[in-house]
Amino acid sequence: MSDTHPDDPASDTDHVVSSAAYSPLYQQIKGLLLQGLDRAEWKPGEAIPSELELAARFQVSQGTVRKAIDELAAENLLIRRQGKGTFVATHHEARVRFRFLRLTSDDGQPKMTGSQVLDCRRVKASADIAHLLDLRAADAVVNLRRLLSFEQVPTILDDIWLPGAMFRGLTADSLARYRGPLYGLFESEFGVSMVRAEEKIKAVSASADQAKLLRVAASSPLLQVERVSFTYGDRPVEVRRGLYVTERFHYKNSLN
Amino acid sequence: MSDTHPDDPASDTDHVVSSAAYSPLYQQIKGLLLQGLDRAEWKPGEAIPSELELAARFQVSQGTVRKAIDELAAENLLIRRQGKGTFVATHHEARVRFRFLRLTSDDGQPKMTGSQVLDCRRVKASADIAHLLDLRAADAVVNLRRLLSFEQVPTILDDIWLPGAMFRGLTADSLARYRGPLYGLFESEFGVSMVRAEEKIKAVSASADQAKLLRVAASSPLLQVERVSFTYGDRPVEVRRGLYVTERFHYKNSLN
DNA sequence: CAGTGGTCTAGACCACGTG
DNA sequence: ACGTGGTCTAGACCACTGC
Repeated sequence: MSDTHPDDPASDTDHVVSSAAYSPLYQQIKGLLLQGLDRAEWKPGEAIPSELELAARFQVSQGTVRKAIDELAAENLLIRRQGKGTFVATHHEARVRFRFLRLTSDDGQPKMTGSQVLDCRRVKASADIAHLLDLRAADAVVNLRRLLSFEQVPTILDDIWLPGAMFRGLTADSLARYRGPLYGLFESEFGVSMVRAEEKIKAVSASADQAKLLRVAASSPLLQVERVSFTYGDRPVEVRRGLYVTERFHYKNSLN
Repeated sequence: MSDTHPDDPASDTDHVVSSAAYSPLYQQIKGLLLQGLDRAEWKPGEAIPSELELAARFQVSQGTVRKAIDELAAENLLIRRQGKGTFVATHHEARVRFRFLRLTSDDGQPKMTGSQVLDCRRVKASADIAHLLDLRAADAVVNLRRLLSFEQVPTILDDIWLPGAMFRGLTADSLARYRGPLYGLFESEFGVSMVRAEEKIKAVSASADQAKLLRVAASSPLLQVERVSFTYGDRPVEVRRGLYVTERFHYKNSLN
């Protein structure tokens, strides 16, 4: 970064970086901050150094650091709090819990949630799961199945795959003891921050098994949501296939 | 706005605006730009004045105008083009056509689309539609039904309601003659820019009628997408209930 | 070459949170 | 009172576009 930065802004017009692979200073700073986040230099929920401190460290102006942080804040990787500092986003805070869950009750009232783990075991990845997770076929993955309920009504049946290497001590037991969002657990127990996700949604008919678990009639229409979640650097770390009962709930989305 | 702006930035510390309803200068500029867009001072596809010109007009620095435009660009109301200017977003350009359509083919290939208008007539608004459109019950609305096909395969059945007062000469005839996205027509013929939308998605079973039109088996699972679209100032101007066949297509969404 | 948006800096002051 | 992020300004230079 320093090779594109004039040490004295008034003294040189002869740096020749422009043509090949030019990248603005603030993008380079953003990259450095991303590295810091990725290697957990600052952990979720913690504050990163102040803008002035970062500016001094990277030898740029506060404005440049500011712009880098602005972008990271827009992507929800950082959260700015006036008067307090800038914090690493976390899945633990009330404000952002279930940040990725778009299912909302039709009446708009928040509901009590409960999670029941049906199954959790280590298996060899199928070809399609391996591909989505950027693994080799037959690499170890953790397969987790669970049922989420709202006000005791079973509503979401999730089938989840995680890279085995990344989630070593994850067992049905450790899951049963944990309260709160799964992504919070991943964050604090395995140091994996879910940062972004892509979903593909279809309407499907419930199979007999699925209908039984979700307590709906066989071949009822269900929302099928296939999610791939990513950490820093767009590395995929979770595949999740969810089946949602949408009789009294809906998937909410905003288009811009 | 000028009453919160120090004419000479070094000369006054006595302006007393702070406490009551403080709003940053750039937000006020943003508001003024929004007004200009709303009253069609600059039309979709056209360029707005340059940053320096706007700065002079509003008596603020270029940086302040810049920040206002930045936000409008982030909301997709404006589009910046380096070296050319800043343009009002439009639904006509190839880049942003079907900006609000999230349905994608499973194989990722773009498909030929065709639209068939089934019905278009003026009716009294039902209570729920009137409520969603901020109208009085029984106000006039245009009700439009159509079938969208991809590669000749019927895939989306849309039922659309529009405020009657806003869409006077809209008829099945004028629709049949038009090629391109509906929102493009609304924009150029009726001066209504769709800027944002909210969708609620459920899985439902096809009724006999719906199944016939979409050429699927009766009670097949369908994606039901209820959309409310807004213009400038968050004024609702369209309600749309779509039924999507998701056998070879899916609804694509990104979570941040 | 002129005009547009894009980057970068430096410095002043404001609003907010905490001690 | 102090430190944090938030706003605002002024000015320089860079990158892209079109004449």
